[in-house]
Amino acid sequence: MSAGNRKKLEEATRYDPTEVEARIFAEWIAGGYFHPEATGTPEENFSVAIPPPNVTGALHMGHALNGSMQDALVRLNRMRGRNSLWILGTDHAGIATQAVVEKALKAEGKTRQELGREAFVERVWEWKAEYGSRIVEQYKRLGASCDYERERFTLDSDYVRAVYRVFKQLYDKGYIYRDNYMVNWDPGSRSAISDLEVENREVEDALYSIDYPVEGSDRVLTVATVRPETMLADTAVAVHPGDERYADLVGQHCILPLLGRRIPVIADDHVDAEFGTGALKITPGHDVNDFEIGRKHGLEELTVIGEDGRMNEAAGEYAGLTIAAAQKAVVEALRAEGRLRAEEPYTHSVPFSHRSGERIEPLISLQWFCRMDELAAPAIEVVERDQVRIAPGQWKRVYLDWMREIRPWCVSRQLWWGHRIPVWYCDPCEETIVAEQAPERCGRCGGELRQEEDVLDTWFSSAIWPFATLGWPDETAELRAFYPTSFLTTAREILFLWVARMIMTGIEFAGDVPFRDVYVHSVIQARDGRRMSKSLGTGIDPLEEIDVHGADALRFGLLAMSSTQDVRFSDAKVEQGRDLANKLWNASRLVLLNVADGVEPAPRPLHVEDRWILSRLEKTVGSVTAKLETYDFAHAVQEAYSFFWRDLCDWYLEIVKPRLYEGEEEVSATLLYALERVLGLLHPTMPFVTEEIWSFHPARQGHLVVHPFPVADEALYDAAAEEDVEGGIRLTQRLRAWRDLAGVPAAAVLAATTDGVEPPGFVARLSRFEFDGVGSEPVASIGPVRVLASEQLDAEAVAARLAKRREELEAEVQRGERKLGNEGFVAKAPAEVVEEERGKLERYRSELAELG
RNA sequence: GGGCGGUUAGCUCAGUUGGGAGAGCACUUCCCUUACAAGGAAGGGGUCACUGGUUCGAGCCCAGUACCGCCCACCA
Repeated sequence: MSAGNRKKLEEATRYDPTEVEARIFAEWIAGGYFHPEATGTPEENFSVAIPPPNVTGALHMGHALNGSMQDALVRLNRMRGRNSLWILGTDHAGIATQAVVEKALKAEGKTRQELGREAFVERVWEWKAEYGSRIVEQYKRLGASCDYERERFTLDSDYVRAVYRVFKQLYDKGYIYRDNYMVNWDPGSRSAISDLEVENREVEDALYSIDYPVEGSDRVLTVATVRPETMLADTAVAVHPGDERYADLVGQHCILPLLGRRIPVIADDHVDAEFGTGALKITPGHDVNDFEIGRKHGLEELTVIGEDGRMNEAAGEYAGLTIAAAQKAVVEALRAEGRLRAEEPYTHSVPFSHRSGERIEPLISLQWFCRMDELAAPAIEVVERDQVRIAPGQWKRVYLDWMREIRPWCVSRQLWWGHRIPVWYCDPCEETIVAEQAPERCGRCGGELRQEEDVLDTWFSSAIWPFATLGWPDETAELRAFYPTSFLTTAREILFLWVARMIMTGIEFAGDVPFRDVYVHSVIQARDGRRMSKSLGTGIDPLEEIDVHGADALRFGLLAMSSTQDVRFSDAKVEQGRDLANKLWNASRLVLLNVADGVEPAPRPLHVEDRWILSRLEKTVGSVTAKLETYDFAHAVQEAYSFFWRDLCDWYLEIVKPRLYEGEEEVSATLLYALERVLGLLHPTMPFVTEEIWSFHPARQGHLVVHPFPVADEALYDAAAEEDVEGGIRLTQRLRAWRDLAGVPAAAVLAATTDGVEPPGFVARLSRFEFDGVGSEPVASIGPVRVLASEQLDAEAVAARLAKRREELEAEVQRGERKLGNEGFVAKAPAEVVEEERGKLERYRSELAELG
């Protein structure tokens, strides 16, 4: 080791991530390790497509967890020598980004309408150029080994080409169509949104009962509604076909209060005769169910609420009012007419826009839709057949259940920022042209063309992410080398929005599933168990955690706390990671500063403890690797932690210190070997600290990031050594505990003998005993050790200690006797279990006998 | 309304095929022993939500109950 390195190691008694991380990351980038060549086959290679974060986004805990998992597997496979590509990019995030820029405009006192479409979109691009790389920089802070040279954006020109190709092909197949249909209208973003972007919330409303007089009779039909203002668009009253109370009224007409319009009484199964009066007002223009019923019965579809969320012309005297004001006015008018029978509080769930947070207004609107049945069928099949494996298992069922009931997807959005739908209209001859590139003129009449104003749902473009990022529709080297990707980690909230759609488009357009494995990870909640959310103020900033504790600490912590169920964010786990990084650093200092010069790392066991640590090391390598491969990250990192801290540091290093200080070559070689393997094993999860320590390792040739990942060497497994050393450890612990309870001063060395069975050599030193038998009468037995009386022993304390031990043993003997006295147990339990129980009882009895 | 998951130490969570309840943090006592005080040693602490059942034996399997959380859903 160079003098400079030696000095650095000697002086730094703590690991300081702040200085290390930026420097190491720059070395990785400079080495080009994250930018694989597009050679080989997908089977030989390893690839992962990052769930593209929003360009407007900042790294949140979900990204950090997701990224830690993906990076662990990408790094593991890269170290195994596989061509490993982690595709990086960002999503244009239509509504979110448009909202951010509109807000900025508002601060300048402008609106997008004033700017006009072209200037506005230009403005969004400027915004993107300035702020859009923020989240990519934040992924670097995490240590994510993405290919930063292949960064993609869903509005890149090549990507747009892929989106248009997909749209056109789906249109040509007849899957994509335009229709007047009921959509979820979001008055906040002034756009339609898909079913998946709607969230239902419990809301307390008033339920109004309104009398609709029956034409030519003095009877009334009383209907219940939470939206009295929509009665202006009522076109029928429905009752259940089997409802005898109203059977004679079906086919007759009601007179709509306030307006005096004649509306028919119809019968439909959808009506629940048990609810309220069993009569339902039908408003096809403003209610999803009523819309369906209306279409079934051929009812007129009236619209009284506009896209601006206000009453429109058709609302007559109510035109221009907000919905709330109109509701109030309608209720007052009904009351005045004596038609309002009741008003009672009513709690029910109401759709809200996931994006703008505003209450959804169901409206009939001319939109583009994509039929899903044909696309879904093969996507169901591949999951049923485990050609795409979804883990944990319950999510496979959730996926299948949803896919089997999939409904048409509204893909158009009334926004400016996004993929403008590649459809052109010719107004004179009413021709509609769908094309991948803008046509010059109308092919039929040669007239001027006008492009569709709407853009596509953001998820339409992310649905093709795994292959569009690799260059599709061109046949690129990247596609050949890296598609299908190897696996996908995701939060369950985008299982339908994104994962399902990628599977459908992958099969349809790229000829194969987009990934073989989907791992649905848990959700990290806020410390108090609430959802982590910006709006609730419950978010925890991963970058702050990195600033304070280091990226490795956060990564370890997140992996350690993740499991199959949702968990609360645990500061303690991040601190555990921080402590582990520090412990790695310090244990490495001990080894690197004290090993004999010129020794090559190699297993060179001399004593039983060497065989023990090598056996434990190799088994840990095998077990941790298996856990990483099966996405059991939490147990993987905790097992590595436990081996390193407990076995290697607490015991092995303490046992071999004297040999190390003497400059023994064998132990030096063994320690360098163990260190090299531990660094490799932990690198996928804690890349920075392991790379930094590796830079001081005498065997270093190149960076750890491409160092071969350790493979468990079964030849070093040694059950006998494990048993011997673990026996010695237990004995040491018992001796120490005895000393503690007997009040022996910590520094005192006690005299003792052993009863023939010599414990491993380290026991005496680590427990501060001398087993040379010099002393007087034995005063206590601890396993094979007879403690001899000496002036350092307080007779009373020893007696008290012995009494306590006797009590413990008597309880154990009783327990054993009770169990073995149970005839059922002896007769039916497996023989080995019974044998084990007998052995234990035997040992307790003999120890008790020794105590007298 | 349907489905899924949870209830284990003070806190956050593990617990493989049913055979003496674990980790990290926190707590108590001792130790600044030249890798690390972000450390070391030794401890205390649990009717595994509740009620039944199966079994020689249940945190684990079965049935039910109570709370908590999530997802899906077109009953006004």
